[in-house]
Amino acid sequence: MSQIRHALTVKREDDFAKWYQEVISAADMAEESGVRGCMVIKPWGYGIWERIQRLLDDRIKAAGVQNTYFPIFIPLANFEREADHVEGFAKEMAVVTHHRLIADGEGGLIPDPEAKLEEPLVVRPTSETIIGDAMARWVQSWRDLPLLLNQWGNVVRWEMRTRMFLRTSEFLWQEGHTAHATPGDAKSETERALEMYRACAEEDLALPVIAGEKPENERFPGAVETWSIEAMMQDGKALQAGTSHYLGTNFAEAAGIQYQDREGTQQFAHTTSWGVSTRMIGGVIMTHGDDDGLRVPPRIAPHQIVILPMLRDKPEDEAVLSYCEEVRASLASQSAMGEPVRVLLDKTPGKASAKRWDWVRKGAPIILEVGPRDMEGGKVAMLRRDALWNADSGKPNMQFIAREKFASQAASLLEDIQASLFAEAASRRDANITRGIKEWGEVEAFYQGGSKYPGWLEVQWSRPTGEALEKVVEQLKSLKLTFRNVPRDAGAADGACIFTGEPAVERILIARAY
RNA sequence: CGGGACGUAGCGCAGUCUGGUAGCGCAUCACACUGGGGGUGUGGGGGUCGUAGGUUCGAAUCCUAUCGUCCCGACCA
Repeated sequence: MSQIRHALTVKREDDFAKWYQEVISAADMAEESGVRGCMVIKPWGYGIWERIQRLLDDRIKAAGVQNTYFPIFIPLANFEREADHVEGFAKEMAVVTHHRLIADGEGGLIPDPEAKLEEPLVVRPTSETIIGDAMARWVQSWRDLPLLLNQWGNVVRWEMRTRMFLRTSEFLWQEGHTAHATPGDAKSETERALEMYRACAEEDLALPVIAGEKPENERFPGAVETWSIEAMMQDGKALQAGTSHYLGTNFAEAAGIQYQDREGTQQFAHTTSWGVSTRMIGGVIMTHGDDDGLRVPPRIAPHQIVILPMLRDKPEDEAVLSYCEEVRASLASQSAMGEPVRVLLDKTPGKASAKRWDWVRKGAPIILEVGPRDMEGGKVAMLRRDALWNADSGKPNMQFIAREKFASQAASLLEDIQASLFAEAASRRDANITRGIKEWGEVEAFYQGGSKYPGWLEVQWSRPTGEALEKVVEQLKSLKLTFRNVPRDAGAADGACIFTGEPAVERILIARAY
């Protein structure tokens, strides 16, 4: 019996946190920048983000939302208008106080005391306030509504503890901001955005998610309702992968977003905001990664098929290369999942067998290796990243296929890989949500039971608020647990609240979380 | 921000306690042999030891400060 020699040095089950970091460096996705909490996103990581951007941007535009760009610097006063918003963000703000540097006389530079800003600018942690200002100018009449805007950009939040992709001080995201005439319209938009995120996560990133409403204590500062999609990582922890907020008139009142209705009366608009970020990439890693590195779902893979020619510094190399080029061209002319197939002929120097492992770690969905004898036989040697190993031999499960046959199957193979990554994650997720817990004692037993990756619980509760809720949150915290959301499609409650014993009103998910 | 650990070649580490020519493995480069799959051999290249001060004849090693990273906690849209 052969021993499989994995491409990574750390296994998931040995040290999940260390494994996560190794995937990022081994797949060459990102690296530390030397600036606290900030990372350099390298081509493979950024390429994945560009794919997510492209696919999500299409969905955003299909909903009639238009892209805009607002400044990264926001006047401090904007933040002071909405009390909860201030409260929520004040502690993690980067603040610009000077506009010039001056020599300190010791060879260094310091902010010029003469160049102090009268009003400090904050680096945006989110753009509700500055977009709200614009909306107040742009909205006059009911005819101006709904106003549907989106922005792709970066934001900064001075986090205490950072982890690459999952929580960085600076991150890339998309933030939608909309204004509507009625609460109903705004809530519909909140739901639409949430559903858009669900579809993007599940169909594009192959991340099974649970869409639902956040409880009061998990709301966005200033929001009336916060909804999220929650994904389960391989260690059983939850990752909030996207949020959508119904803001009521809170921000409209703070910024003065008012319109005249058909009767000529001044009304406050109802606004929403919704966003997903580069955090999703962390979710892809922790959902689809394995002990050989990343596995990128084909829809978001910068290269779906990588062709590695086996070159030997001999005259016959040229023929192999042109054969590979023919294979590349025939694949690139095809479509898979509604887009041209993305194929890379990797001509970088080096042995194909060694380069293979780089692409395995990066997680290219299909790797083709082509040597002189493949060429003679009109074949290609194919590896599926999602089914890398032959369990019997302990070696990579290389399949030799006639090139025409592979070409005719390529699109459906990619679809198949996309589907199987989703199915694998979905069945793991489903197997790790436990229902039917009736008492708090069972919750304690469940999470103290020694299971390394205990997963989630769905429990019934009476939705306490205020102090009663705080008490429950503290109770959860003692087990490092948090509320995730009240799933949109969870069944109706039919029992007692596990916290208060009162009749339950809904079902809510409990988990450890990133 | 509190507690702990750490920073030495691209990656992983030893050396630090007890100051005295900066090392090992992998990777990389050259050449040769290989050639249906992470090959072998021989020979090279690469580091002002995170940064800045200090102590000393001499500092990776001792002291101080600072920046960054990881783990635990607090915080977290």
